[in-house]
Amino acid sequence: MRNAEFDREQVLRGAMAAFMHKGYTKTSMQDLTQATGLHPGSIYCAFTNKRGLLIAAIEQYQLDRNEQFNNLFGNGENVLTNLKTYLDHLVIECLSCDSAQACLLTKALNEIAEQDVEIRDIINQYLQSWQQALTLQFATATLQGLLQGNRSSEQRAQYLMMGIYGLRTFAHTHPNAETLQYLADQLLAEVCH
Amino acid sequence: MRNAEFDREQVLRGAMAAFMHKGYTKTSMQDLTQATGLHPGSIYCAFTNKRGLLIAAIEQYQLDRNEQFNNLFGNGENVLTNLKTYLDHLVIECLSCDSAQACLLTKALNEIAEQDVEIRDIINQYLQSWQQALTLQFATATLQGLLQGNRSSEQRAQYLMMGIYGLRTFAHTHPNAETLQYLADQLLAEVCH
DNA sequence: TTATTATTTGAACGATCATTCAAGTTCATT
DNA sequence: AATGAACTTGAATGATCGTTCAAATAATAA
Repeated sequence: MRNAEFDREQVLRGAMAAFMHKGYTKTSMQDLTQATGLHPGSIYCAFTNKRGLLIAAIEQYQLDRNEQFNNLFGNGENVLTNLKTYLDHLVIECLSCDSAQACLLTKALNEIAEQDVEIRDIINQYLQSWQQALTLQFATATLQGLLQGNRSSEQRAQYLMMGIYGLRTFAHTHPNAETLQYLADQLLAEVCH
Repeated sequence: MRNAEFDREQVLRGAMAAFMHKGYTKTSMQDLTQATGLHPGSIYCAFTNKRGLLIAAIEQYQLDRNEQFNNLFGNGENVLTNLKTYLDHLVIECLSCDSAQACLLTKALNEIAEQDVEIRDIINQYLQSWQQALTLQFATATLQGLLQGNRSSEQRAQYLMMGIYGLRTFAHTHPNAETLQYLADQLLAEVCH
């Protein structure tokens, strides 16, 4: 027996960065060997495929995002304050010039979801669990009497997800702090109303 | 002398469909010869490149969308009614199962904008002109006293653009008429408030 | 230590890619 | 009719793609 020498998370984060920068199709195995530090054979041994590496990278992305989410919302502070912080972080991320500004989930969804049902289902599941986490936050806020209006927590979460998707795309055309911050604030106000 | 035999618009609509279905990178020249009915040499003679064909297809897409937009909003009817119709059409388009449900502009923006500054600028210009057309509609509605609140027409247009981008992505994960219609209605209500 | 099993290496493979080009075709002009 | 420029054709090209594999290496189990 023998265990793999490489650090799996480190490898996957390298692959993540490559996929986010160039997109799945345009990222070559040569790019991936550079980004991961692994030779082709090792990649195929560990992940079966270029496609398998993408799936693993997407999973790691979801895990990282999830941890980030839980760190922010698990602090016991006021839910609305946390939501505001969450959107502020999103704006900053959209403004950072590095290619990681895109969400790997939505980027991959746009590029290959139509061609690959299995990957689409995986991504949809992750996005759905993300939405449910938001729903839970709205439910908590509702119990605490922090929200106006009579919309369901699920409806609020759906609207917020839509807004987050839209903000990311909008940022491509208007990489401007004021504009994005205004839109994010407007979105938060609407979703709490 | 001799003129080209093919119908340029027809060729570009074929290319559009191919690019929307598979994405730019995954669409091969073989796909494009099938989709356009042109042989490789003719494509290179008329459009220089695979990339040149994409740029031409994007331009045609913008022209088609623009005509569609003007047909709807040029009827002299109530602006808010037209906006409602516009979003209803969008929901229906998102629900149609064919691959054309994606917007070629945003799809290409997501896939290659980071790698190709020239194409990004072209797409951004088209998206910007689209936003300005919406701004104009809101300005008209404001003059007619149809809008509440004191936001600028540009701010409303920006928010609506963000919502449209988001709705399209959201539709990938929730291809459900009720949900999408609810979000569209909510978006319209918010943008007119 | 020896045997066994897994990982690593990196050159090589066939397939497919975008692109080219020389020959054939067509049409406006003369 | 004859000319010539532009378009069409489609096989061929070199490059690059994802993938494979046999040899080398390393770590565990016996």
